Amino acid sequence: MSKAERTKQFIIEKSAEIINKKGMAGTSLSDIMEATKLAKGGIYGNFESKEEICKESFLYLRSQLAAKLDNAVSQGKTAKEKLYKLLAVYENKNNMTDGCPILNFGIEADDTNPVIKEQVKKAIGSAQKRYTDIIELGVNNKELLAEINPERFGIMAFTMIEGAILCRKVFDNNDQMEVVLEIIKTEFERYVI
Amino acid sequence: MSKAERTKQFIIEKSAEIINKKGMAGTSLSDIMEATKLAKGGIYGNFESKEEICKESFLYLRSQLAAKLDNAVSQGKTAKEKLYKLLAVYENKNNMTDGCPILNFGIEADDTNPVIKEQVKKAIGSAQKRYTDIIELGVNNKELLAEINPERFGIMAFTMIEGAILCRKVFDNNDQMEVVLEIIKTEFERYVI
DNA sequence: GCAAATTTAGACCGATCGGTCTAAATTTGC
DNA sequence: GCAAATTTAGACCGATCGGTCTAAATTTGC
Repeated sequence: MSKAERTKQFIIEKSAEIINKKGMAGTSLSDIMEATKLAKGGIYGNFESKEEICKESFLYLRSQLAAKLDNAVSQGKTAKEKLYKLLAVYENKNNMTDGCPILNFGIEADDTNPVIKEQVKKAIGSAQKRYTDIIELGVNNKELLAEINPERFGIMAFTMIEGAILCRKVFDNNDQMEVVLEIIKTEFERYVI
Repeated sequence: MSKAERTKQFIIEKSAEIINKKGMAGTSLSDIMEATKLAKGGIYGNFESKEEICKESFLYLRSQLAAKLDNAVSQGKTAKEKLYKLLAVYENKNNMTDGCPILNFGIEADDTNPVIKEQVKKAIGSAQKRYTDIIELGVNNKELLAEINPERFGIMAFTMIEGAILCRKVFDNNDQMEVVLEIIKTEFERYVI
């Protein structure tokens, strides 16, 4: 990795954290300069615009989160274990302290930034696919009754967790998230053979 | 209502729409000037800062939405009718075209604006209370089994709908919202006597 | 309908915005 | 270790930001 590539990655990592917190419009170049301790030249030598930094920051956060969730799923062997490992990521307050990037970027981009909106679309798709894959595994494994609807389950789990992340951020506690995770588990259990 | 009060209200209504779309940081005073056709003086004679305009805009959107939802609930007589009327508001794509203000302002305010964050807290509280009130009515009416947990139902419905609003905005369609509303209804039906 | 009070236009303010450019500093490859 | 290539600092740019202030326009109350 060349110096420039390392610097670029460093700028993305530092920026991603700020942008995930303060939003794209709410983050200025001087915020990024301060966080990276780089001058304008050091930043614009590696990116052509603030917009590009925002986009790369989202892609970075998205892939970090996906890796963490995929890793959690891979820890389990059965569908039930995989689902529970996946949900445990949201149970831990230390994960995603600044909220979910899908939610943060999605809400800001929907009316203002079609490029990022498109990326958020993909991110939601793969987040939901993680659930449907688990359910389909469970059905194939004969762990779950075939009448369970994988897409429906994925939509239920994803939307409820995103709503619970909003509540977590606004109330500064995990109470509603815990209720939501419990509901998802209960719904899953209804189909366990 | 004095001229100033009318102008103030007019500014709030015009600003609320823009801010709900573009966000607080993403909306500039020149956006507001353009939408209201007022000059700086006309705006700052009625508000002391952009921040105040943002706060008033949120309060306006929140009360508009609450009135619409409360009205829907009041159309039903039984708990079931009330719930279905309430959910129907979300089924109609024309309602809340710019997304839910709780979601839009909540996500932006959580890390940046404690005053609005506090208002969002209250808004979530009363949104969830709308569901618990309906469920409690149903239990008292003997429409619903007493074992239903009203708070849990409220959290489930609220979080899932907020998540579905995110999906609606990102995908530009109502597909996931429809699935979510169906899930909420099915869950309700499980407790109908 | 007119005087007093209120409201608004718009010139003006300093600060900051995102972005450019050149010269200096650093890294790279041999 | 040195020359060439790459990367970075930071002065500088015009545009725009949120906000102030005064004089003109409008509304209000009698």
